[in-house]
Amino acid sequence: MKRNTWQREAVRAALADAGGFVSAQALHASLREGGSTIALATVYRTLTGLADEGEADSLQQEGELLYRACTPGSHHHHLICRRCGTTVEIEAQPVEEWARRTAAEHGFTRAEHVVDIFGLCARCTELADRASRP
Amino acid sequence: MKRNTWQREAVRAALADAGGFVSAQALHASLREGGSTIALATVYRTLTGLADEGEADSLQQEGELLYRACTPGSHHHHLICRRCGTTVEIEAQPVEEWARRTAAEHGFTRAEHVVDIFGLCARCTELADRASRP
DNA sequence: CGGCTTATCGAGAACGGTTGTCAAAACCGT
DNA sequence: ACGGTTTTGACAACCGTTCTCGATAAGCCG
Ligand SMILES: [Zn+2]
Ligand SMILES: [Zn+2]
Ligand SMILES: [Zn+2]
Ligand SMILES: [Zn+2]
Repeated sequence: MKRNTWQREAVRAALADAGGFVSAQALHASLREGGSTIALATVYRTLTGLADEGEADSLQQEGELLYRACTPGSHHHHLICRRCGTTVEIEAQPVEEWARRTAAEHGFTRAEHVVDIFGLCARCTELADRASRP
Repeated sequence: MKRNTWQREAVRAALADAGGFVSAQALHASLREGGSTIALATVYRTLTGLADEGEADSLQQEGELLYRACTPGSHHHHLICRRCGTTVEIEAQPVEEWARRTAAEHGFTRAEHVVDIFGLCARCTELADRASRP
C-alpha cells in the first residue's frame, strides 16, 4: 500500500515551487536550505515515483535527470530556458501526427517521441545581451 | 594542429560499421574483439571529438551517451530502433519551422531542439510478435 | 488509544558511465 | 632523423544515481 509521508509532500511542494525543470540534487539542496532534514536518497526515490505516476515530467540534460511538476495524464512537450530552467508546456498536434506518420512510413511500431526545444527565455536573453554588450 | 592516428581511424571505421547508435563502451568492446589494443579513454575522447566536429551524432538514452556516424553538416533527426539500434535519418522541414515559430512566439532566442522517434523497426517488431505469440 | 505489519526513510557504501592526470609514445614539419 | 607538440594508455578520480539495511513511522485492527 502507498503511504503519505511528509517527505513525499515536501518534495511535491518543492517541485511545484520550482516552476521549471530541476535536478534531484538541486531540489534536495533547496529543501535543506528551507530547514528540512530529508535525505538525498528519498528525494531521488520520490521523484522517480512521481515521474512513474505521471505527476512529474523528466528529461535528461548534460548527463543528469531533471524533473518538473506536471499536469497528470496529458501528453505535451516543453520549451525550456537553458539558463534559468523556466519551462513552458506546449502542445503540437502537427508534430504528433508527423511523428506517427513518419514512424509508420518506415515500418516502425510502438513509437514514442522526444520533442523538446531549448533556448533562452526573454528575460535571460535580455540579461545575456546586456552582459555581452556593456 | 590535429593529427591522424590509427586510433582515430579505427574509431571512425567501427562507428561507421555499427550502422546505428552505439555506446562508447560497446564500441570499445567491439574494437578489442577485433584485436585492437585501443584504450577506453581514447574511444571516449575520439567520440566526443567526432561529435564536436559534426562527424557523429550523439544522444542520451538511459543515462549513457550513444554515438552514430553521420553525414557532416546536415541538420536532421533520427528514427531509432529501441531493440537493435538501427537508425534512419529523417528530415522534417515542417518540424524545423514549427520549432522556430514556437520558440519565437514565446520570446525564446538561440533555440535548439531535440526531436527523436524511438520504436521497434520492422524486423524487431516481427521478432517480438513471434516471441510473444508462439 | 496501544500494538502489529510493513512501506518508507536515512546514512553511507556501491555502482556505472565518464572525465582527469601524467608519463610515455606517436606524429609531423623541418 | 630531430624536436616541439599532440595524443595515447593505464589508472585514479568524479559525479549522478541506486542499493543495502537497520531504524522509523503510517496505517490498520482491535
Ligand atoms: Zn531564463
Ligand atoms: Zn508528442
Ligand atoms: Zn530493430
Ligand atoms: Zn531539426
